[in-house]
Amino acid sequence: MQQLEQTLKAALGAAIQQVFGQEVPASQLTLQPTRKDFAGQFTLVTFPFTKTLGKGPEQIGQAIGEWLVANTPQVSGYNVVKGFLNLEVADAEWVNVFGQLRQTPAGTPVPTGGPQNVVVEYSSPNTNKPLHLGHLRNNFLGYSVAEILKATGATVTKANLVNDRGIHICKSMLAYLQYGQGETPQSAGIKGDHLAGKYYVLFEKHYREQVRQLEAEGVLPDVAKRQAPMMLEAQDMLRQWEAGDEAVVSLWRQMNGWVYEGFDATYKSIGVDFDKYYYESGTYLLGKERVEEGLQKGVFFKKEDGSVWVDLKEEGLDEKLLLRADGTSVYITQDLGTAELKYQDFHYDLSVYVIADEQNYHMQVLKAVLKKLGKPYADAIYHLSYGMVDLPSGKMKSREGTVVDADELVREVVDAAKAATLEKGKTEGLTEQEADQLYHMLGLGALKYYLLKVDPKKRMLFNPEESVSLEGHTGPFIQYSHARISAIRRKAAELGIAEDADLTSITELHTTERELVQELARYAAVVAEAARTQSPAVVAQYAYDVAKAYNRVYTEVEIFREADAAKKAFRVALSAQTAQAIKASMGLLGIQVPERM
RNA sequence: GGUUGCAUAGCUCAAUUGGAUAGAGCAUCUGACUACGAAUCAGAAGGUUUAAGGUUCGACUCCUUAUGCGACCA
Repeated sequence: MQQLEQTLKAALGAAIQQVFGQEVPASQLTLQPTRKDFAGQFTLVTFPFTKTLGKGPEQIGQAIGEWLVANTPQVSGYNVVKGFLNLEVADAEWVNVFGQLRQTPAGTPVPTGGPQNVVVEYSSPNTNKPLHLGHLRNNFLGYSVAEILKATGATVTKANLVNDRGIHICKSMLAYLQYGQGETPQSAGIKGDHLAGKYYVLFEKHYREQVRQLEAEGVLPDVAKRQAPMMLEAQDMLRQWEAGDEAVVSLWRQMNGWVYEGFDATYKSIGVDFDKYYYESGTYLLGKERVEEGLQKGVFFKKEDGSVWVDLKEEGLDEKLLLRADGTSVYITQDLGTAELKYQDFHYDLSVYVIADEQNYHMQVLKAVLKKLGKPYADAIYHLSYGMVDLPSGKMKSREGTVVDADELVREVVDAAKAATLEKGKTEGLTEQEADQLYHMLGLGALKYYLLKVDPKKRMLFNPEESVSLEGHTGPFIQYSHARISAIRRKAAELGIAEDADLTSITELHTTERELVQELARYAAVVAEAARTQSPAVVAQYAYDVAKAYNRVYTEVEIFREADAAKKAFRVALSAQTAQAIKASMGLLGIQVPERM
């Protein structure tokens, strides 16, 4: 397709040169797909040329169209509507495009000239709670963006920065010491991350009770919040941790260990993975060194109380705290350390942070601070800022208990897929284990597609019923289309019809076939676009368009009942390429596709 | 208070980055299985793109202002 477009653009340039005697830079010759209601496949907008060529838009279109039909074999016809010149490309040429497509099927790397060495950091959980719906959007986005960048030929490292230290985990630890009675994930029969979450909730409950009591005794609300005994104890515990207190550190190790087991199970279940783990407990000290470096270089300053700040007013930001007066670190301190470590490890030319848009300011600060420090890698940092997920009832709030748990949600979508498959699936012959894998594949396909089809930058609404839907613009619709094609290919194999059909005798196509070929030919452009904008939504839309186009072919033309053997073989080949495009693009989303369902 | 993002069919989302009559899905209504898989396909209906100005051959897209919702910084 790119070749065809190049040819057409060159021809357009030549046409203008010949007819009007003027040079038009190739960059101004942009072709766009012709709208469905008009004949043709490529459209040139002629309005922009009226000034330089001194003619009306229709006249220009007519003249160029006429010249092209006469002089360019690929152009079989044209029509002009106002300032739009629609070019019709002969079916034989589209068959040609299909032939080229088979040489580099969907899934072969698409070089774009973009970054070659990339780190994508995503997931990045806190260790005091299990993962929830918001993390799922993050995980699916991060995994998918990494795969998309890989598809452009880049070397990509998936990194997970675990927030394993700080006051939050101390809260869970404290509540566990007070109420846990030696409970373990094994003894309680719950996943480790959920166990830690249970004690975090317990902490909050008892802490709030203490605050309420203090307030009842006449203490002012902010003071009560700061001076409630449990809060003081948690802070004390954090200091002990920083001091390396053995009992505290060993409890910390134990509870985090449980949490990691739980996370691993969830990651495995949702099909995401990491090449490298970072732990904030291992980077915050390095961050403190960077702060010291900034002080020495004179780009940071110390206030009277001993706290360290950076002035970012010139960058349009504000003054920002980098180290507390007592010398303990804040979020940004450890982020400075992690950024440094990542660069030492990978020397990336692009470092993506998949983080919700509530941290836009924080990420601007991080980048600005690294620039102040003169770090060469500052410019390579890119914040993939995604919108938060809302529920029909509004925002997710842990205090109101409206947080959607990831493990539970996965269970629900898999159950829904199972119920639907038992009702209308074609799964006879599958072992029980294969069937379970299928339900998992379909349930997760529904969930992932639902979360990925929306532009990452935009806030989105999570509707539980729609997320398990299998019809319309959904993952299972696309998975179904693949399973359907698989059935075709099985039958073709039985009949001994090869998938590498000879195309020489194919000179005309059904409209739906031509449209499908056009879709298939877009794959490389779609991958490039998705990589450029770091948007899996682009790929999601493409997979849907391909499936939709195939389903139209499927109802409009016959495959095995076709009398013409060459056409029959062509349609089998077309089916095989479609399956490949669906599998490859869904793969970029982290969604698997079944052979039957 | 300061900074910033968003607003498109009843609902959830698109719109090739300034191009034609703004497109899909869900929901509603109507058709298509004795067939290669109906988790499908075809069709109907649904819009003053929050409002008012501006820029130009052309604006959902860019610029003002207003309204509403959100986030962040104290």
